[in-house]
Amino acid sequence: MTVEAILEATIQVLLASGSDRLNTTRVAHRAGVSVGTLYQYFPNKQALLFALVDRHLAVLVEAIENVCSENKGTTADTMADLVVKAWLEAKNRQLDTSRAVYHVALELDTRALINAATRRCEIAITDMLASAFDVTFLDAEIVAQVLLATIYGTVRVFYERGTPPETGSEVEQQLTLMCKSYLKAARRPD
Amino acid sequence: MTVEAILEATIQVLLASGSDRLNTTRVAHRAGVSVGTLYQYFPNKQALLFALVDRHLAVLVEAIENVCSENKGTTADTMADLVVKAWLEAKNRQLDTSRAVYHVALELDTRALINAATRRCEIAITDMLASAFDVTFLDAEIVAQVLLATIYGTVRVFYERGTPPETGSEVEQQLTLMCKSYLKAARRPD
Amino acid sequence: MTVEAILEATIQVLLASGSDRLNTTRVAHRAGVSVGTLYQYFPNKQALLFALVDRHLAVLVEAIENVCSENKGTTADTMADLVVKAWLEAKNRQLDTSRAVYHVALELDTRALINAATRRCEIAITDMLASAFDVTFLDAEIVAQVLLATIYGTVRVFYERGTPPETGSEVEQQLTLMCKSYLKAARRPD
Amino acid sequence: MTVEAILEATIQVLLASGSDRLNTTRVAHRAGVSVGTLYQYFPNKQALLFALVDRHLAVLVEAIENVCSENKGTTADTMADLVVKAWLEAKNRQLDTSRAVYHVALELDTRALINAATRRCEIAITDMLASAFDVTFLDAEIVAQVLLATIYGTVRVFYERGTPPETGSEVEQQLTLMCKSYLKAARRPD
DNA sequence: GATGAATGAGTCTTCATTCAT
DNA sequence: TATGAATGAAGACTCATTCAT
Repeated sequence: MTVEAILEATIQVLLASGSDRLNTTRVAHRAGVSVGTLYQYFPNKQALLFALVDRHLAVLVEAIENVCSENKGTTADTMADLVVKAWLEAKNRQLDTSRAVYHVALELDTRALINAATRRCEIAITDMLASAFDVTFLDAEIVAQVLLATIYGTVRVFYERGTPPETGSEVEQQLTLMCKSYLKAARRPD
Repeated sequence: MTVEAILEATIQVLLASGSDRLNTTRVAHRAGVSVGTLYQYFPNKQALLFALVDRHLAVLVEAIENVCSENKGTTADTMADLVVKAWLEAKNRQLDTSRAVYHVALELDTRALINAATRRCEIAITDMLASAFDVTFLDAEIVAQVLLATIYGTVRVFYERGTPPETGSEVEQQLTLMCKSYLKAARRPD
Repeated sequence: MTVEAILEATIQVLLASGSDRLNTTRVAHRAGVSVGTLYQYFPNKQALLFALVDRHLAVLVEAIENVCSENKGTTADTMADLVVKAWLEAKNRQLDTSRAVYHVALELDTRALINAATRRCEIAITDMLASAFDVTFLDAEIVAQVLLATIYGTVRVFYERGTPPETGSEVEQQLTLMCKSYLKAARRPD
Repeated sequence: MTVEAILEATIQVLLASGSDRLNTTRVAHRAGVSVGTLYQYFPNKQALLFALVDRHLAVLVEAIENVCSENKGTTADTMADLVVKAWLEAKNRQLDTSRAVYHVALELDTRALINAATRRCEIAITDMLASAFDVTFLDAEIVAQVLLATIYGTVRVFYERGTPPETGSEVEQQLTLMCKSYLKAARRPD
């Protein structure tokens, strides 16, 4: 579809030329359409980036929501394990997009999108944590929030550094370790 | 000094108008000088942003290097505690800059700066960790790297959300808890 | 009919959005047809506006021609009275069109239309004036020309001001007074 | 001055190419400057046209205000005579501008300008009429309003027709005749 | 006839940078 | 050194028009 081609072209231009070289003409050209066509599907440049980020976040949120709903009642260790894994997998499944999105100037409007996505993830994680078989948390909410921020923030650092952590990588192991130990440490004292 | 005024003006413009409204004329005007003068101190716009980020990173690196060199031979707990504290303190000491810098499109050239700063911090942390009184690490290097990425990445998430974590805040406590438990978990098994 | 719907839509768009927001797509959409269809009835945008102005002028010309032919041989007073009345009535009978047409950029090509319409009106008025029962004019032609210009120009001023003069309004009375007294003053001295 | 050159260039472009060919690049080029320079003096294209119309109206208003204040206490005939003369003279003194301005799409914002200018003229004329030596008016206000609308509207018609009435022309004589007779007819009956 | 997606030339506007004073 | 007017390339966006279905 044309919309798909344009979004894909946006990613390609972003990766090939960087965000400062990203202009609607170039994107349209790369997508094999004219600028006019691009503007028939996206009201403005911002909306294009918006759609890109939105699509990217949707995959991540879905991954987290799925893994969380499927693993209620398991142990904290399992949860930490699987959330990290799911996040990295979802990122790597859309590797190009992931890298491209970091190039995008994350402006005001994008923040709203990110906040919404973040919120959904936090809720999913909170629910899962609250159902843990082996531990209970005084404030599952805050633990989920920090956990997500850690995974999100840390992974991003490596992506920005140009070294996206692969599945099974040393970084994944360490990150998993960090999350596991945090959950253990954050549990309500017996 | 003029340079100082210009950098300060850049921050103000960034905070007041956002990165897309940032242009040299506006910065110069806000700094109370002419564009020509700005270009007498900075060869181009990029250099201006460069200097801003550089200054910001320098404070952070120095804070980390200081706290690390001053706390060699202490316990892992102390180290985690103090590194998190030092980071947040350094960020908050330059709160405006911290927030402004996130508005700047972090492009290619900035990456070099960040990598250099990151490297220095990693080395400092690695050295400190290696000197820990109570634990030893199989690979202090990777632990330092992940620790730093976590602190850097997590704190940034909260900054971007518009809620920079204050000293003594719940987030700081949780982040500290995370780092402490990670160091404990990452130590070489006896 | 489709043509009618399109012309009507043009007026609506003009009144609702102004001439700078007038584009063929919007007109077609408002008319409930596709752009393609619009272009099946009008070779280009210019022709559309052309038709609109033409239709509007036709009503005015007809009104003037009718009133003039029907009132040959009457007095100058009656003539002035009825011409002003006919003009305002014809304008108000197509109030929306009248207002919309002023929004249209009256360009070169429209001038030809207006000149033609003007000419026909002038001839009609000249003929009527020449047949006046009570007065004779040295140059009925020029008197007709000035009379028409006055009515046309003055009424337009009030339309543009957003206050189209209604039938029986103060402005109509004054305008009639003006025309009557002019005809009296312009007559050949006995 | 640069501003002057740009305004002059705008008129030239308007006269040479019409309002639909009027674009900022062309104006700047004709003025012998770059587009950037144009935008250093006018925030946008609208403002440029605004300034043009404003300047044009100012001359007209001033002419009317002067002639009115200088001829208080004279006869209605003199007043009609001189107001028409002053208007035509002011128009012809800026002949090119007068013709160019008619090419400009007179949009919403321009209306405010015109209304303001109209108001000032109406007040000046009202004051003069009220001071007439030989006649008194029941409602000098409305008479002034209609008188101005007539002069303004009628003259415009001839300008648009491409035949701006020169001083001493047949049209001027007829228009003067019309105004004189109107003032006589509109006076309070003895 | 009707449709409406696609086109791309043309416009406005911004802004980093220069240079004469 | 400081100034700030001038530059013009570059980018976002519009819209009349076409044409394959």
